[in-house]
Formats: sequence, structure tokens, C-alpha cells
Amino acid sequence: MDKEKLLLLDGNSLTYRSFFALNVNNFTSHEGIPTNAIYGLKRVLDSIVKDLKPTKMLAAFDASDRTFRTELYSDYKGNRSKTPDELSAQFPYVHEMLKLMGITSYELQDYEADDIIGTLAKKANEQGIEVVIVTGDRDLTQLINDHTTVYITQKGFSNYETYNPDHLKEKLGITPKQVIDMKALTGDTSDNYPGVQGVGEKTALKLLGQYPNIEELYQHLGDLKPSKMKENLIRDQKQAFQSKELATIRTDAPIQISIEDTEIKPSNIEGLNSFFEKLDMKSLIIKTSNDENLKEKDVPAYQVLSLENISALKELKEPLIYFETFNSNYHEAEIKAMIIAERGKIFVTKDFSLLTSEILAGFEHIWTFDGKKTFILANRHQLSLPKISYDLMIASYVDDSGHSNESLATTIDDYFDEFILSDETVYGKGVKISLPENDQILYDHLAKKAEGYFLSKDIVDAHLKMHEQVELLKQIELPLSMVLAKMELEGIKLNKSELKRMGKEFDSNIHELKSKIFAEVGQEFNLNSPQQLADILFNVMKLPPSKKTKRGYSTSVEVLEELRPHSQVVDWILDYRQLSKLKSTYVDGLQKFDFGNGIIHTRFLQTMTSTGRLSSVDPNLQNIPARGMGKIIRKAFTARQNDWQLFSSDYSQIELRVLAHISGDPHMIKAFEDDRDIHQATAEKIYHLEPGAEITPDMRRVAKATNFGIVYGISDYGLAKNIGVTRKEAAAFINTYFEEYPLVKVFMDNSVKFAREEGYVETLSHRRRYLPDIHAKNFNLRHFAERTAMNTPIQGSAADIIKIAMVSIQNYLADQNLKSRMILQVHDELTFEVAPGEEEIIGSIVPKLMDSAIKLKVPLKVESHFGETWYDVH
DNA sequence: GATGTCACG
DNA sequence: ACGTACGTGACATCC
Repeated sequence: MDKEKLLLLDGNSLTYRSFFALNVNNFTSHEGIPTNAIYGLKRVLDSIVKDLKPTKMLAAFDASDRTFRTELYSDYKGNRSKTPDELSAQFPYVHEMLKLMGITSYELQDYEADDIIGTLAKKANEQGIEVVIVTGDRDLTQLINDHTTVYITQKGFSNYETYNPDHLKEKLGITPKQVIDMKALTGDTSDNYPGVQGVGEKTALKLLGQYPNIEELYQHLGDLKPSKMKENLIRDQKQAFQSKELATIRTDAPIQISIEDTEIKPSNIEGLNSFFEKLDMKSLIIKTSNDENLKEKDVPAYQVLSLENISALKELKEPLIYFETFNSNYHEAEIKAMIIAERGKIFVTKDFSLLTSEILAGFEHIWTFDGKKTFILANRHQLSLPKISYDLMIASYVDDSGHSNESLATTIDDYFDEFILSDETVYGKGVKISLPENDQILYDHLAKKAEGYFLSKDIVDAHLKMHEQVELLKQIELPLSMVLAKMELEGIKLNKSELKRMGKEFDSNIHELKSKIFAEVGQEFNLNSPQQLADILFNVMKLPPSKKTKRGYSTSVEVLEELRPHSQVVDWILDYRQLSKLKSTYVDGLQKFDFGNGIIHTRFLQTMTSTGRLSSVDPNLQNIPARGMGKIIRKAFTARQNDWQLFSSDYSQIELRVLAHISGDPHMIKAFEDDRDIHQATAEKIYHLEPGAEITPDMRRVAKATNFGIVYGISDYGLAKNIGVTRKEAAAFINTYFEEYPLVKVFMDNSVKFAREEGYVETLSHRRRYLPDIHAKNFNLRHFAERTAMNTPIQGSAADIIKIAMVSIQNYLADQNLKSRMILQVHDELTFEVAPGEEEIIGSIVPKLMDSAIKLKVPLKVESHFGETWYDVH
């Protein structure tokens, strides 16, 4: 049997928190019963039980506002405003729900929920039972020990901060018992007791670093130098001791309940379902296997396609064609089901073989959701599609680049809440994903998808028209999707023997480094584990740590670079890291995508990024090493026939050119018109040098970092960290930069202002990114949104430009019947396989079409190279 | 599934 | 005082 685990919930704290986290207006039953706290608590409970798998459980509540603490100190919690009626009304339901779930709840006159928890935790510990306490209240951390953990709820319903003695020590540097002394000194504003005036968390922690508790502190008060703080401590001594008593959670409350009573009982599913039904919390209704819950609501009329009714497809002129797959990688996926539909004429089937070339030839155009996927799946089955005139996935992305377009169902969900069941509900997930046993459930779901498609399209189209985005969809993104389809199908040749050879070499180096490191350190450990490595570096070797992560000390490159002078082991670790990255991600990783002929086919995701860039997956061919020793990996990428070559063209400084254009800054424009090295030109400006003056490599480095910083939505903090100067110095660079490029400053300010007023920013091609966080109260979120407002128009416009170039290049290749083909895009670079005899035309037309993709106030510059491998074209 | 790390533009 | 540079994806570890 599993080990016993008792979960103690602070029912009051969790219910309050749920109430304030969810807007009650959105959670009220048709009878007018507020349900936000009930709903939130259920979500929290489900997630806790799933994560912690307790065997016993108890939810503790406050019996009333009056407790032994109010007897002790009449103002205790005296500043609390009255519990809102909407919340009070929910407590009876909360208790009912807990009972139905088989969870014991308990309250005790004169005591708070905390005291019940403290008492039970102690009892359980005495019986050797592990205890987990879940609450929103940090005070409970005084109860932790080696067998008791406290989970403090964070944002959302399933995030917790886990407190055990180590974590507490690390975070605050104190023991669980000292939590009480800290409250004694600082007081508690929400519980309304004072502590010592002028002592906050910082001071309290400092004092508790010197004395184990306040008793000791007051005994040795004479040792303290005279100060305001000392006066406060003396004056408020009585308050401090009283606060300590108030803050102490009782572990001896006279509870009438035993550990045995907390055993989790089987939940009453029928009872729960009718409870949720009554409160209109339909989404919580528990699904049983052969069930009503898989029923789509308001399914439109449809027909199941078969040989009998297939001729009905002849009436369709411009239908939606949709293939359902479980595997998102359509280069391998099987088609599980299919929709062919126009408004009011919906056909669905599991039998993909019903689709023939003859049928497809009867359609003038088709609509799709992910036309690239549809095209490639059809291609794999020797079918060619009619021209795609509309794609909802892409249109929805153009409407709002933040939309989740991972499936048709989620896109529909972006426009219509609770219109359609999720794919996960219908098909399941993970290893158990499958078509529902009952065909009707599948067909209903597909019919809903078809209907949802048409309804969503109407909304999207209205938006695109209103926002002047039709051209972006029709002239850029839609044609681009077919360009990408061809690139993906083409693939790129991998020289496997070369890759294997490199793998062997890496391996022997890895082994050698490993033994050297272990020998030097004096023990073996898992070098790939940041945690174990941190233990070796900072505990065993006593090197000075500099950066922290959630789990401990960081061992990232920047930390290790600082440590290099201390020990040669650090050098070896850095080398080991680099080599094992190359081996696992590139040498081994890439070979997994070779299915025999040495050609690998990535997928370019066209609706993934919020800026408009593409991304690449399975494998990612946009992050193949380009610098350092790793770039030899590129020698494994070649043309597929001996007499063909690779050719690559990349935009030089496209983002800064875009910035010069959008801002209209005359000095930056002049620098590009004169074809200056932009970083040199910037160095001259920020260091106030004569044009053309000699600059040091360091000046150029700083200027380059500042240029990058500007593009990313500069902050003095970020720039300082990057170039290793003080924040002040970084701020001075930025200031000078803005003086020298004044319109860049205007652009930055205007972008943020625009985002605040309009709620979004846009690129040259009217691609939008909405930035709701621009109004956030949270400093981080708001500032992040502000940097995004500055960066997205730049990064996104550069993405627009290369997309335009790609479409015109592909059109040219097709028009001229050239054999050469475009195979890769890496944000500012295009790579081609060039057929013998086409070198000249490709070498001139590609840079020309890239140059002229768009007319800016500055020239675009393109650099190009031929070579045998990807390594050679740079 | 989240986290840390590191590869790219 | 707060505490980050913008945009991605893959791998290994750990919970």
C-alpha cells in the first residue's frame, strides 16, 4: 500500500481566494446563487488531489470571527471588512460539495482553521504520517518540518510554492519556528496586530540572523548600538510578545476529530453532478464512460459520406476540405476522418479513400483550415488539391497573432465560447488518444467543426476588412503557405556519414572531459543535472555562486564564465556542455528525422509567433549552430546531387533598416544611405567622435549592443547587464543614443502611446499584436508589454518583408520553370538548392527580389554566397 | 509538465 | 522598490 499522506486544507483561505480571483458576475446560477468561490475551490481541489495524491484529507474552516485570539486582543482582525454576502452565501454549498467529494470538513468554536490544521498536523506527524498543508497564508509555514510541507497557492489554480525547511532557509534564511518571531516583530496588517514599529521584513530577518528568537533578542538588547530601531524595540516590547502569541498557531486545540476520520471516501458522482447541474456549473460535470457529456449541443444537419451519397458532392463549388489527424506532424500523420462542407451542406466520414481526384477536380476552389497541412496530406496520398482560396487558420492569425490556432476546435473557441467540445474531450489525449467508439460522437463533433468554421469565418472576415488586413492575408500569408508547403516537401539533404563521423569525434571528447572532471572533483555525478553540478561547484568545491534559480544556484554559461579563473574544471564543464548539446540536439536529434533517404522535412509554423515570424519544428532548422565550433554541423547539410550547389542570401541589418524607415530618423537613414557599418556609425555618435574616426573594438561592441537593445525595447538595466557596465553608464549611452537619433526616441514613445490608446501595435503590413498588459498594474507585465510595443513593429515588419520576397521568388521560379528550389528560411536568410546552369540567374534574381520586396526610406542590403554545404555559404 | 540550459535570428 | 533585454524550439532532469 502507498504511504499515508494527509492533506490539510485551509478552507477559509482557499475559498476567499477563489472568490476574489474570479469575477462573481460571470458565475451566478439561474437562481441567482453566486458560484465563483465554489467553482474556484473545486478547480483548486482537483488540481491538488491530482498532484499530491493524498490518502487522507481535511478542510478546516473558521467557526466564527470570535476566537481565543479576539479574547486576547480585541482588535485582532478588527480591520477586516465584513465578508461579502455573495461569499457568505457560498459556504453552505462549499461544505455540501466537500461532503459529496468524500472530503471531511471541520470547524471548531473559538479556534481558527490554522489551529485545527496545526493540531492535526502534529497528531499525524506523531503517527508517522506525511502531511501537506495547502493555503494562501504564509503564516502556516511555521508548521513545516521534515514530514510536513506547506503549499502556498500562487496565481492560477494549479501553481504552488512549496515550503519545506530547506526552501524556507533558502528564501528567508530562517527556521520554521522563527516565522513566528518574524511575525512578532513585523506584525500583520491583515490580522491587524502591530509588532514593533519601524521593523519590516528586512530588519526582522537581520535580527533573526543574530538571535534565534525574540526572547534571546530582548535578553541581549543591551548589545545593540543605540539607534531608532533599538528605541522602538524597547518601547514596543509588550506588543512584540503579544504579537508572538497571536501569531503562534496552536497544536493543542481541543478537536473532536481523529486522524482516522480524515480518510478520503469515494466521491458521490451522481450527487456531485446534480449539485453542479443545480448551480449551472456544467463544465464541472464529471464524465462517465458511455456518456451524455460527449454530446455536442445544437449539432447542425449533416450527412455521413458513403458511396451511396457521394454524388451529392458534385453540387459543391467551393467547399471546406478538412482532414482530422491526431499526430500534428503531417509528414507522418494518418488521416483519421474528413469533412467536406459548404454552409448547410455538411458531409463527414472516417473513410478518407472516398476522396478521389475526380471529386477534387469538380471543385473550383476550396477552403481549408491549415492549407499547408491539407496540401501535404493530399500530396502524400497522390492527390492534388484545387487552388485554396481561403484558410481560416491563417485568417484568424492575421486577425490576432495571439490566437491559439493549434486546431480548428481551439480557433472556433477563440470566437465562440463553449460552442464546441474540445478535441481532447472527444478523442482523449496522450497514448490513449483515439476515435470515439460511438461513430455519432465523432460525426457530431466534425459537423460542429464545419459549422463553427463558417461562423468564425464571418467574424474574421469582418475584422480583416475593418482593420485593412485583407491584403496581408490574400497577398502575403495565403500564397506564402503554399510556398512553405513546397519547401517542406522538398526537404534538405543530410550527409549522414559526415554527421556520424562528427558524432564519434564529439563522443570521444565528451568521454575524455567527463573522466577529467570526475578525477579532478574526486567523485562521479550526473554532469547533465544542473542541480548536481551546482552541488559540486558551490558546496563541494566552495566556488562563489552568483545567480539563483527557483531550484538553487544557477550553473548557466554566464555564471560559469565568471568562475573560469577559479578552476580549470569550469573550462572542461563548459566544453562538456557545448559538446553534449551538439551531440544530443544536432548529431543525434537530426538523425531521428531521417527516414532512410537522408532527406529531412521540417514543418514551418506559420501561425505560431506573436510577431509574424515563422518558426520551425520537427526538427527546428532555424537554430542550427552558426557560430563557434558548433557551426561544423552545417557541413552535414548539402545539396542532394553532386553537381548541384547551395546558395544563400541574407538581409544585412534588416531590423535596424526597418527602424530607420519607421522612425524616419535622418541620421540613421543617412548612415544606411552611405552604406556605413551601422555599429561603427553608432559608436561615433555615442562616443562623440568625428565621422570616420578610429574606434576601438570595445566601442563597436558597446554600440552594437546598444543597437540591439534599442530594437528590443531598451532598458538601462538590460543593457547594463549585457555589456557589463553600471546601470548609470548604460542609461547615459541610451540618452546619448536618443539625442543622436532623436526620431528613434519619438518612435519608441509613440509606439507605447499607441499601444496604450489602441490596445495593439502593428507592422508595415498591418499585422496586429494586441497588448492587453500595457495597462497591467503589475510592473513587470506592464513594462514587458511596453518593450513588446517597441519591438514588435520592427521584428514583425522585417518578417513581413522576407515573406513578400519569398512569395515573389517562388512565383519567379515557377514562371521561369527553373529547377532550382527554395528550401529554408531563417528569419533574415533564404537558402536554395541550385541546379547546374542556373547559378547565374539565381545569383542575380534572388538578391534582386529580396531587395525590392518593399520600398523603404533606406536601401535594403542583401549578401549572398554559393557553396557545397550550408557551412560554406556564409 | 515545469524548469534549466542553450542553439538560432 | 520593483527587476527584464525581443522572438523562437529541443533536450535532459526532476517532481
